[in-house]
Amino acid sequence: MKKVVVGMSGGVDSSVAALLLKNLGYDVIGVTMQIWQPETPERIACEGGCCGLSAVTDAAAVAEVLGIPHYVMNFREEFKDRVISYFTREYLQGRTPNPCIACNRYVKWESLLQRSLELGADYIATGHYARVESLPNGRIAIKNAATARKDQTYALYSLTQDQLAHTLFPVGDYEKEEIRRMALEAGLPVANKPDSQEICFVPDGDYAAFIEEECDGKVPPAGDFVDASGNRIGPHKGITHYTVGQRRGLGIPAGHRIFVTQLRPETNEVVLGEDADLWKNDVYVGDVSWMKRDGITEPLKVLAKIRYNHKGDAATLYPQEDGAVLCRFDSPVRAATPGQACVFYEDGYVLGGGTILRAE
RNA sequence: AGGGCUAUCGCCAAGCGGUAAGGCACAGCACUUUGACUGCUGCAUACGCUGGUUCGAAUCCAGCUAGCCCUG
Repeated sequence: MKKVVVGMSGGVDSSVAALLLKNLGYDVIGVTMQIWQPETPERIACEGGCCGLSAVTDAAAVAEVLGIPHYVMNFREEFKDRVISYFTREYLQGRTPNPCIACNRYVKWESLLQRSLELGADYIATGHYARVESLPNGRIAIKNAATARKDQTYALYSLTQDQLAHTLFPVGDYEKEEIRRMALEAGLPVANKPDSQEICFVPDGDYAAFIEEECDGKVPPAGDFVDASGNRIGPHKGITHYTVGQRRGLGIPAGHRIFVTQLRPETNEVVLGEDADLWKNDVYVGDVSWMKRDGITEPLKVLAKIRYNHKGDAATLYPQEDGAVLCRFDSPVRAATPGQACVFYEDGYVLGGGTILRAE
């Protein structure tokens, strides 16, 4: 009997993942990761986030119903090192991080996987909407979830072959509605729990304030909004408050909508411009991970996503000398943002992906 | 201190005697396991001030105040 550790967040998806695996005959162990320490009662009370605090009690309740053991593992150190510090560091440098990807990559598929294997588990499983398949070429790759609407493959592009060999995504074949229905039929207490959202460690959504707290107030100071020509347009609150493509919160009554087109940490300037200025064809991607193939040496047609909620657009990949990849979209894409991930898909499988360096 | 012009929501701006458009900004909500984008809703009992004309004025008249321009 194969043993599998299910990362249980206390949400519907991971709960049903455990349910499905149990019904499939696996020896299921539920594990809830403790990853961040809430500091205020308000935060404890907040239910948002894939890792909210209601996580432990909800997950335990589900495990109880399923009749599986449930443990809580402390990953606060790892989370702080690999997610929170990365998150703040990126913003301080004028980039826009994706903490969920870092959490998956380092906390779930490094720390959790490692400890699970040490426990004698053969696999770890999560409630992600994605599928894992072994391909004829000997590679293992993540395949699009059955329901495009909930597809979460974007956030999992960096998993290695070894990690994938020990990974199960039980809910990837189902629609969200089916998952909720199964939860309901199985009598799981979290069947109607709302979907998670926002950054789990910033429940109030004010990430800029979070960064300031984390850095003890040592954040980039207020500076100037400038136009493409360098003319001063007005004052900004500090570079960490902005991201490329952002419109709201600028406070500049230009008469028409204007957007952040670039962050310049060197000069502490935030460049503002028109929506048209945000559409670019060429996206340079670094720190590339390969999945469906072990790399490319020739240009390759793919479908690429530049953000979590991007359905994907046709593009051609051009390998660069330094290991980076030029992802040239057939049609311009809006606000490709440094720090965000660009994920490549081939025939519905994750080909690979990396971090956006710049767009031109 | 002569002449002229303008004063409407935080910014811009419709209105020209009949009971305050719109855009931007801002706020809330929705969407969303990242940041964004987007969508929806809200946002001047009030038109520089004081009087007057009128059934009725932001719209006409007078004075005042402020700003701008020209002349000195």
